[in-house]
Amino acid sequence: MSYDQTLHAAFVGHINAALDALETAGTLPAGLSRSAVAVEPPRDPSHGDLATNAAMVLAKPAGSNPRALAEALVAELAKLPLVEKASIAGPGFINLSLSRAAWLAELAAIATLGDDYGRSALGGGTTVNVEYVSANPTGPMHMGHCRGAVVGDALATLLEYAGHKVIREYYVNDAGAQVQVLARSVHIRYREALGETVGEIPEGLYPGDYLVPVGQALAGEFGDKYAAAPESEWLTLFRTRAVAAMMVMIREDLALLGIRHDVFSSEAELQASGKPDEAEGWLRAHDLVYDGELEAPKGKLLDDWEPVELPLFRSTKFGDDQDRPIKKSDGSWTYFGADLAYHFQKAQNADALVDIWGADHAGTVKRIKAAVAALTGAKGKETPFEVKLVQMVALLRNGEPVKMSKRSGSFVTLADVVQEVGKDVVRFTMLTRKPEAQMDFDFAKVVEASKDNPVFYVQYAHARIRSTLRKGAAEGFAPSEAGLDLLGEEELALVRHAAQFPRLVEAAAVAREPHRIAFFLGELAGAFHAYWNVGNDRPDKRFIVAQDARLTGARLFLALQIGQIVKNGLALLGVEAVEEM
RNA sequence: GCACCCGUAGCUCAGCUGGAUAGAGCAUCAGACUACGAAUCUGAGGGCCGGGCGUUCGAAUCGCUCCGGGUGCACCA
Repeated sequence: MSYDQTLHAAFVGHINAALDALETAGTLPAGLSRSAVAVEPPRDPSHGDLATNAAMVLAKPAGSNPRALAEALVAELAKLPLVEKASIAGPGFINLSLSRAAWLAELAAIATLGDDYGRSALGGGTTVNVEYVSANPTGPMHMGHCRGAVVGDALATLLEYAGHKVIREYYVNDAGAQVQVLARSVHIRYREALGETVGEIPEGLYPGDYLVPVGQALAGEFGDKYAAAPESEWLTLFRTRAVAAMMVMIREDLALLGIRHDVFSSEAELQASGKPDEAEGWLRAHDLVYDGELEAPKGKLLDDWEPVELPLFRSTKFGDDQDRPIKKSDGSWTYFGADLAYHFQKAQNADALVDIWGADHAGTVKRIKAAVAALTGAKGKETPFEVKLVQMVALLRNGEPVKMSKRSGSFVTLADVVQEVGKDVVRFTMLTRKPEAQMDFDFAKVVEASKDNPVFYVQYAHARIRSTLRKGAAEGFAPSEAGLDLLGEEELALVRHAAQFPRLVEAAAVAREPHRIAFFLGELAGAFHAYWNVGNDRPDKRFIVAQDARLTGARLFLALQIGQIVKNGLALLGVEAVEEM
């Protein structure tokens, strides 16, 4: 059995085959697009196990009416051995009730596929480049970077699981003004390391003492060679060394979250390689870059505003509000000018691009999308490109905002938070909200051991399952398929729930929304705990029924597979499935 | 002024590329609780899905418009 033959996938195939049969019979015109045909479980379980809107969607283009089409389709589908009942409901829904055997077979399929149950071939091996984090290399990671890091990483894993090749990429902004400031800040620490009294770090430079060791290393290597030298002699060197040191630190911080990128792309190298110049040349040749006057900023008055002529990219041609400069008046590249070339470079090695950005960069989405459309569209096929905006996280402690001061450099670092609450808690919590919604992160609440805390609740479900299996083993019971026929309606409901996982993976991957996995796990855990609680009052509903080895084996088998799904889902989120709490 | 995001139960949020009677947790109310892991459980009430118009067999979902909140608007990244 291969992973694309789960129950749901099989029925998508069955319904397509039924439609083919109708085409052959002449009931349905050939060649209609089936992209709108959905196969999904009905919201109301009393309607059956699966429903399809095929008749409603195809009736119009077929020039038929939904009812007639549905009847023909039902006649086909009723022939399937696993279909117990096929009926027409409402405006033309087709509801299918599947036999017990279908769900028991699916339960067995989970066991067979194990970690691969849910894996999909949907992506068809196409390559998606996911760029995330890309924090400025000017200091350690702080909580402002955390959500994008987790969302990007979980998305990358999800896309892999859904059949894509994934490139996890980090763009190192090592060419702009920020890293020059970094270099100057390091120079002060360098002089300090040489014994000079530097006093307070001047306003506008980075005061954090994480730069102290960088200064010390430079002092050790170069002595006082650059202590009194003019900036032009040391700036590039110090910048390079400082950025390298910062990147080591950032990688360590990311590793704490279990994040590792495949590719780190340097903006400085990109510029040195002439890529932005190439892009500019091409764009000029196609009249997409011209020398023009920058519009005055709207909505706020600037005293020192002066009209200036700059090379502008015609982003308005692609839906932006105004044309954007690709170079500054001193001739150097703007961030956008380089970024545009960078995205073109990424597009050459991938079939689709995804960027994860902080919401504070929302204003620049249009221009970069315009640039990708311009640069990749000219070759006939525009590279699909999405920017996912991640909203800021408010840090709280028992409901009180955690104070942070940027000026003093006292921000809450990612490392501190991971150390306090743990990697799994940070990762899961960041995925319990859709990314574009703001969220609170309360140190007290995220570690709470209660039902209100989804992190705990999901892990507890897994731990409880493992614990039950251990207990069963201690009493001489092992999971077994032998007695699966003994499972009742409540147990099958659990199987139906868990069996949604493959479908959910695909939907989440297509939507690029890993948080859906987290919500699914919360619901599955809830269903499991609810089933468990039935056993509190009714010993015959417990997993371990000492006097009935066959039933116990079957129940433990069920538990084992539910645990497998929880584990698979957690793996997508990068969260460990624990054996005990 | 413009752009983007958000607006769903008292609160925090889901709602699966438009589907059948809009869901969950918390809070509230009424009950249960000597335990395979009670790190609780069962049930109830609670909604013009911000308003309006439109597209559609069908709208919380798509389009237009208004209202309300957030964010961003030179060569900064």
